[in-house]
Amino acid sequence: MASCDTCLVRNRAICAVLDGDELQSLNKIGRTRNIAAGEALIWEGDDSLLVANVMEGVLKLSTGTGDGREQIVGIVYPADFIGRPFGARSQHTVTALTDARVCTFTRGDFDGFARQHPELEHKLLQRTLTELDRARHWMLLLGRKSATEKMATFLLEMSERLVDASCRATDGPLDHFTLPFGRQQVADILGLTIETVSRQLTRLKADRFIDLPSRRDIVILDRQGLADLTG
Amino acid sequence: MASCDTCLVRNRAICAVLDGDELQSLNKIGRTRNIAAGEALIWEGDDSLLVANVMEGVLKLSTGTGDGREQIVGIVYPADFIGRPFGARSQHTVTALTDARVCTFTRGDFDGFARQHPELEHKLLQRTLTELDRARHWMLLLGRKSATEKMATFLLEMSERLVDASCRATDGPLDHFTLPFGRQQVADILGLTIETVSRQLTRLKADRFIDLPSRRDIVILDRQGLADLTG
DNA sequence: CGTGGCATTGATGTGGCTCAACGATAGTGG
DNA sequence: CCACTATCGTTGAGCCACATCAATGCCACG
Repeated sequence: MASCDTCLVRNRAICAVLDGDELQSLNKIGRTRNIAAGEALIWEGDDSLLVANVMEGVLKLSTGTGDGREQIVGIVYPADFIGRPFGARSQHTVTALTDARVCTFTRGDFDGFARQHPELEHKLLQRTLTELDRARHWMLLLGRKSATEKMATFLLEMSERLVDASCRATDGPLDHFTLPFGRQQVADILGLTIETVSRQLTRLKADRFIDLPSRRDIVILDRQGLADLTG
Repeated sequence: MASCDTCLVRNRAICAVLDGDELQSLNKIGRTRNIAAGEALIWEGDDSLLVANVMEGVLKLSTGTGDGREQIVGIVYPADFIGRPFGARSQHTVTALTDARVCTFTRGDFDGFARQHPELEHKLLQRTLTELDRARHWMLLLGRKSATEKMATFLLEMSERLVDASCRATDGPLDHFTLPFGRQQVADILGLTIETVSRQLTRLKADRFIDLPSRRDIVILDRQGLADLTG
């Protein structure tokens, strides 16, 4: 059974504001669940039956048009919260990019618990406000940036956000990291095609901004140079 | 002095969850402020000194690149909440599109009040979750839709969201409405140029989907036809 | 009756998409 | 361990949607 005592994200997830007793109550209504890479947890348009905390792994939030075009609208890391509490239909699909472990709650259970624990709601509000800032910032990239600017922005953002996901003790951005995405997914994040993503990467490599030791590995050689390309 | 008693959005803004006494306390720390069309209330990167409820008018949230490209990342209507509570820097500029009246609070005052009124925070959380859904949905439009699809989506969305702002008593989407935007602003919402916006509109008019009685007026002639174009 | 700020329209250019082929890598089974 | 195959990524050629550049038109204003 799930135990918050051993939870790796105990101090970073929204549960961090709860004391021992509260945590135990939450523990009772939660269920640990493993998800294989590629497996979906929540589907767009579904009644949002469950919410969850991510303990391990990386997941994507995505929507698509009727004819199969897809846009990734969010990336979820350990300690992040997923799902849509408080009575609304889920607006996007949640899919695991790597094998993942999440701590799930039925929406009803979670809503009830949250209403009785304002501290938890407050934490959730802060997270949601941050996510909203991030989403709006990404709208600038999608609406106004060139392919090169998109790529540079993406690489720098990844080098910052993957810090926690990595095993590094140090702070600060990483100069070497492994993307949890294939090329198609990068394309779906940036609003580009797979070919354009590939060409941009090879060009950035040729120009000595980055190195590409393997399919999913990125080495940042010239961080300032990349920053100058972000637009 | 501001009085919540006569506030037009009393029952729709986040204040709706407050009872008489609470409202009076909130009233004490709030200040009504008039903003002229075109005037900015909050600047990107500023310490977020104030938050506000919109009582009247329409405002935009926007960000831009260093070289002047702009992206509108949100549109704010009466009863909506603006600003970034809880200690973060504001990530976008807030500018009035029409003459507006807002009910402002210093961030510190509001934060304190909110922490003592979980019902208010809950309402704010719900609003923020809805805004996040909306922002993410817009990312699909920016990243993956063609100019025609963008325009059709935009017109239908406006016909729905301007219902409240209009004086109409009826529910349901409007078939005739006045945009609070010029062409440049529509372009900045959709991630297009002003010329493309203009051409798309004239084409939709020529194809009898809409009529354009004046610069900012839109008449929807074929709602289903437009819906078929949204992608 | 100008005058200045939008909006429309046209001509031309180009960044990124499409279509197509090829190459690399990881996984599989002999 | 290696050949085989499926999947993923790269590269190239050509094209098209949208951007850019440049007039011209339309009101609303003084």
